[in-house]
Amino acid sequence: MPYDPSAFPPFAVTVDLVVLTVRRHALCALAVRRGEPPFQGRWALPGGFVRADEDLAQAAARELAEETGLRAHDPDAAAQDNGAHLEQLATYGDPKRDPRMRVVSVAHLALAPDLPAPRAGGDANSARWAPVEELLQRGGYGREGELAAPLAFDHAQILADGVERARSKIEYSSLATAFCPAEFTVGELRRVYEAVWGVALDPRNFHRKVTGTPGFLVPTGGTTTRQGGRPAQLFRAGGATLLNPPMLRPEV
Amino acid sequence: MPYDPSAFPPFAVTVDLVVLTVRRHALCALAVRRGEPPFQGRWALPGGFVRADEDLAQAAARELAEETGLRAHDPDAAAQDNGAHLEQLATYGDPKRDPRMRVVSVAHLALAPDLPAPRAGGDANSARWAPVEELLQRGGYGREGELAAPLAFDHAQILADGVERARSKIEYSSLATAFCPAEFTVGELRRVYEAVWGVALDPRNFHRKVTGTPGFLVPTGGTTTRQGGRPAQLFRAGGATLLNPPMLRPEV
DNA sequence: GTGTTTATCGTCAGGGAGACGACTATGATC
DNA sequence: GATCATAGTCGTCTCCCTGACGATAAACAC
Repeated sequence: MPYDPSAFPPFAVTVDLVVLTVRRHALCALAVRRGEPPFQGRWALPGGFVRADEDLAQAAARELAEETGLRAHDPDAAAQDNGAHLEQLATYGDPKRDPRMRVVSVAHLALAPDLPAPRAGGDANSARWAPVEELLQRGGYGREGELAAPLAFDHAQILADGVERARSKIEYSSLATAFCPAEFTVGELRRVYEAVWGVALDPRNFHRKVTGTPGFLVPTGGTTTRQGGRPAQLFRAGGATLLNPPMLRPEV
Repeated sequence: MPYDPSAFPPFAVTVDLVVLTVRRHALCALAVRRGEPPFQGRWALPGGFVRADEDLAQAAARELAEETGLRAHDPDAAAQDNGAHLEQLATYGDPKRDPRMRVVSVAHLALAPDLPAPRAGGDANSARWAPVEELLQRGGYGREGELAAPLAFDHAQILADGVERARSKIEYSSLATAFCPAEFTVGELRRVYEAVWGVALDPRNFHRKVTGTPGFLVPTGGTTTRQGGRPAQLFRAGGATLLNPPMLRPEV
């Protein structure tokens, strides 16, 4: 059977981004306000069409840079080069997920340290960091007291999947360091875990665990008191990517 | 900015399947021989175009049924209803992955019990179960002594990703039971782990672990001697999907 | 100096896993 | 039928990790 271009239906392919960070002790995601129908005025995940000559990862990295200014660093690259962690999350292709046409969206997950402020084309009102709880609760009230409408399209599902991926992945990998600046303290790393999991961890056991796992943390020699209290050692992320044994998420 | 259909390039979207099973103590994958260019005559993963009104999971389930006769059971459904486990794996969209046109492939992973024989349109010569080692080694010799050509397209990468997903997922989930028939013994389940991981496990510790994990196995009351030796208890898969603490894969 | 905050070290008990001995119940072989 | 090989199942022992939590250290605020 020869190649027949009419044998398959055409699709639009987009990348959508779940960009997570930890701000003020809460797990936050980047949301942009839609300026056009459908779902005009509603919040959505950042994203856009994949270009004709672009790989999926390239498209995701481009969108990430456009929305946040962050460079994505290669997953295989060495430690923290001030870029964000970027990985493919899942693909969503329900025939009715976009009322305009058949769109398949390849969602990606990005983890970034706390950033100054979103810059979405200069329009400060069209992009924001919002706590994921707020974005996922339906019909509740957001930070400014406005009724929190659900995210556009199936983006609430995508966000939920991204959050769950992040929550489980920091268990058995050193990925939590992607939420931290280049140098950080054990306490700062612990607060990342606490924010992502929404639990309180014992500082002493956490300290023992992370400093006792070879390759997880590398001391830089410096100290800081930016959290108040006794000065804490500064660390960089070590080369290890897999944690064995894993960091255990407390039950319930 | 109004909706402009010419604003995005058209893609073809396919699903490719990594169908894994355990045969003769080896992890095997389903491969089909390509009957047309490109890569004519080479082995490839089964797959096909997503139809215009089809969800991605539906398309994957349809392809799985066409190639193997297996019904995919819903991931949220209860235990072993004689269907195969099916989940989305990852999406591959390199612009050059298909020389004909821009194709994005949403790969899925299926785990099935040992099946009689592939039935690919009745042509026994065009589909087979092959050990994943054989399919992944490049330039080696296959079972019949023929030179094993690499899989078509980027299917070697997809297969490798699927195998790695399966290997890691049976660690912390009860998914290994998807490789077993509806009723199975502890020894049969152990041989699944051994085949997937390529290691030997201590039968006594394994028995203690799986029978001691609540919800993993449910005794049916029957016994069997189909493996020889002392009769073994028969079990069905329990309702538990997550194993906590996980089954530990021995380090190298 | 006193209190507060955060960091860091230590101790102790309990659970799980690896190593491995011992016993049991089949079929195969002599 | 005795013996052997094969699998399955139960126990024991030790080590390591974890959770719970006491104690000390070093900064800042007053």
